Amino acid sequence: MNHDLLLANIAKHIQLDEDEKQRFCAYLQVKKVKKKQHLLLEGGVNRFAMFVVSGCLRSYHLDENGFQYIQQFAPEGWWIGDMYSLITQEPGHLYIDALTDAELLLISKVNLEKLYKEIPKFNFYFRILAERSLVSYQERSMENLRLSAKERYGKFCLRYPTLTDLLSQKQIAAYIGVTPEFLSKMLHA
Amino acid sequence: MNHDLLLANIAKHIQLDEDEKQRFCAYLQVKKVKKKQHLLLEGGVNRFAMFVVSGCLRSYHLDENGFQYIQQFAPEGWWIGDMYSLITQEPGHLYIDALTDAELLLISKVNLEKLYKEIPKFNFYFRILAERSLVSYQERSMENLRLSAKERYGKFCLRYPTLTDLLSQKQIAAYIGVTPEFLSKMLHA
DNA sequence: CAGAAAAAATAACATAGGTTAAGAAAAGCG
DNA sequence: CGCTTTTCTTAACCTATGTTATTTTTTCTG
Repeated sequence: MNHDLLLANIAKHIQLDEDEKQRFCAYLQVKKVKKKQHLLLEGGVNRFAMFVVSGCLRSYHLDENGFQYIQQFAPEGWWIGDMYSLITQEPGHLYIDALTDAELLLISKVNLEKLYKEIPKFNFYFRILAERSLVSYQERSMENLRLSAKERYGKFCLRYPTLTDLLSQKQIAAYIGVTPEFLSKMLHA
Repeated sequence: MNHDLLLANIAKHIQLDEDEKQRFCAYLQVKKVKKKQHLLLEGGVNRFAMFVVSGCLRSYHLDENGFQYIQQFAPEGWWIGDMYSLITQEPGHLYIDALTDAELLLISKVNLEKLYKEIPKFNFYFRILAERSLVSYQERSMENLRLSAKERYGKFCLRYPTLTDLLSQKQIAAYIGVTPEFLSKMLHA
C-alpha cells in the first residue's frame, strides 16, 4: 500500500494506534506526477507538504540570469515543500518539480493544522523532522561558505549516496553552486 | 525579572497558566557571562539551549587555518546552541562565545525532555521555532551559493539590523564568508 | 532507428575574491 | 593617560571559479 513507507517513517518517532493511523491517512491524498512536471512555481503558494513514495523531486531557485540553484533533492522517503510558503501561506520563491516519474502523498496545510489539534503527538513528529532538517541546513550554510567546490561535491555525495550516479552533472552542479563547465573540468582534473 | 522576556516570547505562540509558567521557570537556570567567555568549544557536548536576556552571543566554526565562520549571532531575545550536539548529545563542531557581557537563561537537554512530557504544548512552541529557524537557514544556504559578497552583506544588514553598526567588520566578514581585507575594500569601493 | 535536443568535454580568456605585507586608526587595559 | 593589542585600510599580486564558444557524446522522442 502507498501509505506504508510514510507510516513506517512516522512509527520511528511516535506510536499511532489503528484509529489514529486511519484518521491520519484520511488527511492524505495520493498524487502521481510525470518527469519534469512542476508542483510549485515561483510566486505560488505552497498548500501541501509532499512525501515522496517513489521517484525523485527537487526544489530550486531561479535567478535573473536563468541559473538554477537546487535547495533539496527528495528521493523516496523524503518530505519536500517550500517551508516558507507552507508556514506563512504567502507566495514563495521556490520551484518544485519531478526529476523522474513519481508518486507522492500530500497533506494540505489545512489538514496539517487539524492533525496537530486532533493528534497532538504530530507536533512531536514534525518537531523532530524540523530539528533534523535545521541541523542539515545549518551545516550546508557553513559548507557553502567555507568549502571549495571539490569539498562541496564530496558533501553532496555523502548526503545523497543514492543519487550520486543517478543525477546529471548539471543537477549536481546546480546543487553545489558551480557551473556545469567547471564541474566537468573539476571531475576530470 | 529575568524571565519576562522569555515568557513574553513564549506567550506569542502558546498560552501558559500560572502553574505552567512556574514549572517551566523551575527548569531554567540563570547564567551571567563576560565578554569573550566561551560557553561551548569544538568537541564539547552542548547540554543546554540558551536564551539571551541581554548582551550578544555568537556560534562559529573554526577551520584548520584558524579562520572563523560565524553561523549565528544571538542578540537579546534569541535562542542559541549547537543544535546538532543538543539533539544528539554527541560532541559538536561549534564554538559559542559572548561578544559582550551577557545574561542568559539555560534549559538543560534533560529538563527540556521533561518539559515536553509534562507540558506537551512546548512541542508546539519549539516546533514553530525550529520551523522558522529552518526557513532562515534554507534561505542562507541558497544566498551563500548565489549571491555576491556585496549582496550577502545586504542580507546580513536585513537579518541583524540592530547589529549592523555594533559589530566589528571582522565579525561581519566572518558571517558573510569573506576576508576582512576584502570587506574593507568592498565597503570603500 | 534517425534526427533533434540535451548534456558533457575542452579550451582561451575574464573576474570576484584571496593572500601577503605594511602602515594608520581605534579600542582595550593597566 | 600612555602602552599594547586589535582592527582597519591600502595595494600589488595570485587563484578558484565564471564566461563564451565550439565540438563531442548521450539521451530523448517520434
